[in-house]
Amino acid sequence: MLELGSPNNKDQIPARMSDMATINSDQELTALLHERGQRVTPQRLVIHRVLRQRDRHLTAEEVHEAVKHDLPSTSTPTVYATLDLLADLGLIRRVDAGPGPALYDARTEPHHHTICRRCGQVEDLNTPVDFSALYGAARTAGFDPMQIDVVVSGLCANCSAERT
Amino acid sequence: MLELGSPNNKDQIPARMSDMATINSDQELTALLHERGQRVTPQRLVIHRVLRQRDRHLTAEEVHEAVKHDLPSTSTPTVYATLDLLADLGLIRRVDAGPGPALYDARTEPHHHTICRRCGQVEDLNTPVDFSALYGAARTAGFDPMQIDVVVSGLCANCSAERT
DNA sequence: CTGGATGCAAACTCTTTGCATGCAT
DNA sequence: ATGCATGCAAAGAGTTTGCATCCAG
Repeated sequence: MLELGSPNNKDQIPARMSDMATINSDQELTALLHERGQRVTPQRLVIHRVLRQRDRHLTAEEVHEAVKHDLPSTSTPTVYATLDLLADLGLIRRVDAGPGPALYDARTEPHHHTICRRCGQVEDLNTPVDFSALYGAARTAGFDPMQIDVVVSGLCANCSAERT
Repeated sequence: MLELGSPNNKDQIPARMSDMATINSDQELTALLHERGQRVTPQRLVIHRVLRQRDRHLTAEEVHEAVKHDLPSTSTPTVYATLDLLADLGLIRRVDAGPGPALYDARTEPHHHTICRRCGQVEDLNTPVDFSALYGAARTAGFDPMQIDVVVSGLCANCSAERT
């Protein structure tokens, strides 16, 4: 326990920042998986399709529910493994926004998130932010940055109003 | 299950951004807890002291271990409840950096974090970033921002080297 | 004294593992 | 044919809950 740090010790090579790709069809996904030496399975296609078709951020469990509609035998470990794979390949983003389950998002273009501390609601923020100094500082420290995640936490409009 | 969003449904009123305070002694913490109508207990003092005295980010379990040295009977739920309380009061920061346990940090002044995707190591980045546009966008959406967390994920110097 | 804080044990949520089978290449 | 992906069941990590006792105000 407390094995400090083994969040991703698969031998999967994570995506470079430049690998971030927006996928809009099963064909594109198929091509990309092949390019990266990954197998194309019905589960992978359906899971990515679910994320493309929904416009909100989904938990692994929500993905699982939706996927079972098309592919009823799909298992929980497959959903997690596939979400991990797609995130490592840069084809989806994993959003860690505080307590509770991780969220997954097919929008790979840079954007940020707000999370409400009371109700947990997560929303997108599309405002661009200049991170060049931050990337520079990371690289100076020998760190090879792949992705940057910004979470603005606070109170959403509803919860803010309820609080008087 | 999947009760979408109840990360913090205590009636604790979260800190305003301006409430962020750097505490350097038990006296200061005592005064601040009193000011905010909170009780001062030995557990709360020791838990905050542990976070002040260590220079890295600590998990709840690491805090618990350290606290037991001074206050052997301290329980796990108390550690979690106290870390939550201190974070809600703006006296410590909770850092959610991907999978694995949450980290807690006595440094409340704005700073950012890098997390290595392979080994999970978390480090500080002190480079300032201009978030005014982001805050503006959040407020325009009716969101009341309290804190902003930036996580740069990628490969740390060691893991980057090992990968060839 | 009185309500919030604590300790204990157990439950709960989210995610991963081990192993046998199946299917993409 | 080969070996990675899948499904199943079970275990694991991290955190929370319920309830009785305790102590700060």
